[in-house]
Amino acid sequence: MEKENLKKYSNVEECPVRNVLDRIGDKWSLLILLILEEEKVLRFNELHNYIVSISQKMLSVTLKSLEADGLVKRTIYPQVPPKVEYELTERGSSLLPHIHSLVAWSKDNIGDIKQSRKDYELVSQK
Amino acid sequence: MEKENLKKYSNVEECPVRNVLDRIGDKWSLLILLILEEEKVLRFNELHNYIVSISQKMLSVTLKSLEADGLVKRTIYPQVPPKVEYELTERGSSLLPHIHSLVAWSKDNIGDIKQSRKDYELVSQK
DNA sequence: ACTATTACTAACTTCAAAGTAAGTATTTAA
DNA sequence: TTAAATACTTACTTTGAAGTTAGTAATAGT
Repeated sequence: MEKENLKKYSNVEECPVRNVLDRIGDKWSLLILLILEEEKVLRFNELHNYIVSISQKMLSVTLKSLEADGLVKRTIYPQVPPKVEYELTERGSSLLPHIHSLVAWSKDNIGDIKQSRKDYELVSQK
Repeated sequence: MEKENLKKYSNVEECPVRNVLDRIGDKWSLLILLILEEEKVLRFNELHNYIVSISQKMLSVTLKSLEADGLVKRTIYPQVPPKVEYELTERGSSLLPHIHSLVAWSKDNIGDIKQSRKDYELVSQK
């Protein structure tokens, strides 16, 4: 990578990584992807039962943006009361190994990182 | 992964991935890590020249939290005017392959994702 | 005496993500 | 006729990340 390439990353809107991180870096997307990977197909309220601390609004908003990005597929059944099912798309599934790689690194390093944070606090004596 | 494990992920503070994503998911950390990987050692103003759009405050804040997490090492030379050098730590370097894996996926898929977003906008006729 | 240099910090403002609370549509069942 | 169920939406408020602007310390050079 030369300076030219790095310069490109400075342009936030154009950056592919920024686009993807803005998605999975939000509060709920990653969790929803991991749950759907495990459970294959879930309805709105089933997802809500998995993530009790999310509001209906945030679940709805997050699912919509995952759907918009083609990471999650939404199937609606014309019934009353309504039935809507969510599952990963192929694109969503193809992203997950990369996430698991990050998950593994995080688990391996979170202990040391938390210790570093403590040490840093002491050194910068707040 | 069983339900028990997924439940754990619902607890945001405890989640190792959340801890790491909160760091690299911010606006500037990832970019700084990538630049330091390439350039090895840089001073404050040299980094600023790479990322012209960052403010001094955000560069300072971001470097501090990367340092606190032990991903970046800060070396200060007692000179006037001051000289401070930043470089990756081993921990920082060990994170980068996982980031590159995400970068690669993002580059491969950003085209399709942007198309999906357009299609989705049309279907949801705003 | 004044200016330049470097690596910041402090105080304040802005803005978008996230949260809260209430409401909606539709049909079946009691 | 009223309640229950599902999958939401709407309107409003809160919060925290990020941005803006100005200032600081210390010394060397003119």
